[in-house]
Amino acid sequence: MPQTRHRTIKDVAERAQVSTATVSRVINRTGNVHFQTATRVAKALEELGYVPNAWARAMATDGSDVMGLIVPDILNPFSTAIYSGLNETAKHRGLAVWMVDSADDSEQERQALHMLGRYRAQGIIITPAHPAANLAAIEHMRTPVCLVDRRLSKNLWDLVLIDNVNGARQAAQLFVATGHHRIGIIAGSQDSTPGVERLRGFVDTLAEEGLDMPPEYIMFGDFREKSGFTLGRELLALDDPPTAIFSCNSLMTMGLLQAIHSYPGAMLGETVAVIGFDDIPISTLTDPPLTVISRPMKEMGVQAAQLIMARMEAPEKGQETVVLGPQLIIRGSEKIAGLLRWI
Amino acid sequence: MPQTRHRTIKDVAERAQVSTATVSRVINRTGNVHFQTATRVAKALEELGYVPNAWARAMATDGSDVMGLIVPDILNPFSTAIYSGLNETAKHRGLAVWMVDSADDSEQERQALHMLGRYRAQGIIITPAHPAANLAAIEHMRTPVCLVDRRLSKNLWDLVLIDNVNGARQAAQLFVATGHHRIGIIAGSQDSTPGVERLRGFVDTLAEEGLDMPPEYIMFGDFREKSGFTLGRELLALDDPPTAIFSCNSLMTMGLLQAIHSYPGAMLGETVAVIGFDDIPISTLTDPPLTVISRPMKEMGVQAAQLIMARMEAPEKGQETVVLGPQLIIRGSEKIAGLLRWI
DNA sequence: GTGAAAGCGCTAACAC
DNA sequence: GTGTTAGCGCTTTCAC
Repeated sequence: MPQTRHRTIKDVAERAQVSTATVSRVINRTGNVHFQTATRVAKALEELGYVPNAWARAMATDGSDVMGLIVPDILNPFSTAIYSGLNETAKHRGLAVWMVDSADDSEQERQALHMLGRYRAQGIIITPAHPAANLAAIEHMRTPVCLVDRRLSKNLWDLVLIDNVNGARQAAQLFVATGHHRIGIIAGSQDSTPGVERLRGFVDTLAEEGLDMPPEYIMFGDFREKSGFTLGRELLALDDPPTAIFSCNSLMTMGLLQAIHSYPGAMLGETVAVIGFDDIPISTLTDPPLTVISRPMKEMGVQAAQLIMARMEAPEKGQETVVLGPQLIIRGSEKIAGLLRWI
Repeated sequence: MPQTRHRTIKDVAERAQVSTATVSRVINRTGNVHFQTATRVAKALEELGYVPNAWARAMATDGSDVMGLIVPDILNPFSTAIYSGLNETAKHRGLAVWMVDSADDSEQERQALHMLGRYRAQGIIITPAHPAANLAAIEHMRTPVCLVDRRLSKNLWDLVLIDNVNGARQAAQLFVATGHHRIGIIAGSQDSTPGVERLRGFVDTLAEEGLDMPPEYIMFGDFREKSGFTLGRELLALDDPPTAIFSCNSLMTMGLLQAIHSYPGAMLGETVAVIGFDDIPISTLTDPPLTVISRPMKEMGVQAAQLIMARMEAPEKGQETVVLGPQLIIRGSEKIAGLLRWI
């Protein structure tokens, strides 16, 4: 690493024998500069290895090109998929996305919001950890905010959502159509909208189909792998275990599969069927392969980028909500071998 | 979103009837301020919802608190695991980590380096896309650089590495000890150090054990899932297919497993054994569960953070290399059922 | 077509 | 203890 300091526009100006204003004009292609001066400046820029200072620029123009993204778990592919879509779209507008992990924790989320505030992010995309915990902090952001995947208890911000009810409905209908009668669910946290909606969509649909779920078939998890495992085992251990289980997110599905795999006498596709919410890398590797409700995750990032960029241009326009549809991917795990006999 | 502008230190000063210097002192707890003035300032700070401007501060102090991380694939858990370790460690020093994706592409990597340069990152941790492509750009960085997982063709920077040779060696030895004679490998890109080292460690060890690998057992992949799949099928299609395959990274292992799964007559643990480099979520779900060479990924991030923070304090100290040891996790997939008969 | 100078928000001497 | 002031690196009037 060279020990020289960063070059400034002033260094360049001196070397090119012009004023700093002219250098600035050359760099930003703003205003007219004589061809010869321009090349002289360009040469100096090059020779000194000038790298513009983004902060100084932002200070002078009162606007950064930072876009903030706050995710509940950076290790979850869902987060990086959103980042991916967001980043690609934002890049076209010269914006750089800064992703921060809240660890699904309100306190860390608060810190993340502050950090992005300090850096004067031009917009913030967030999957809130809690529907109300940081309401005030978000409300006081001096910048557009767009919520992804989860609502807040106030409906003040642009929103990109998945139709969870519809997704759960499709899962329920497929189980019924396949011939299952004893159907269980491993639900997610009931203080998050997706958790509530997926459960409701599933239970309501079964009710419409004339199947009332006994309470012991409804397990309340927390969207973590561990709870999928534990609750999966509890379901399998029932005197009269369900023949089909709907797992409300991918981590819990992983846990559930482990539970089935390790439980004496239980076997995927033989004694128990599974549909999971969210596609996972292993879904084609299980036997039978996993039927899932899949979300267009990257597209959610793209939509969020568009909503927030639209709002950057028209801060006062009405709140918008984009709801994307989930897609049922049938691969086989919704069935079990002996099912037809029992109908 | 409130339409008011961000409050400045000047707004606060006016409201608290003090000078901006005093406000600054209160905010940064530098210098002495009378208790009463301090509370008056604190009150104004609170009432105005003041949020410090990180750029202005950085400009005045000539030092940001941004630490850059450039990863080859943000969707790869390896990247986020490194981020995780890095972030936790950096946070203690008041540094915020900004992760940027290079898509393992030299041009995008160049852009990422420039971006972090413009934002005056205090340090850059990078897994370079190519051993030489951006050498000049990295050399001209005015900030400490630390390489993770891959070397560059010049040895000028701090380094956090995994002992790939040793990892591959352990895999080879386990295969031999298990009784395999026909052993294949799906190698990674040969223009990356890990790709070369893992192949060499594996081949050399087998040679030491008196097992020379026929050329058709050595497949050259590119670290992507697709190549694991394709090359896996090619290995299985050989007249005399290997009974054991070493896959050089997790994505190719996923592909390989798919290949085995879908190939007529092939079966994990029955006709073919597998060891993979890097642990993956599904490793306990396959049947038999997957034996892998595991890397302490998060620890690599921690080490990188420490190296770079040490260098921030002593830019001139000698180059340091940290080599972390991989760990063999034996779960069963290194064996096949009929093997003992053939010894 | 080009330069001088003010100002963005903040910190850090330096006075008092 | 507190205020005044000179920058930090850049953009942007406003002159010429």
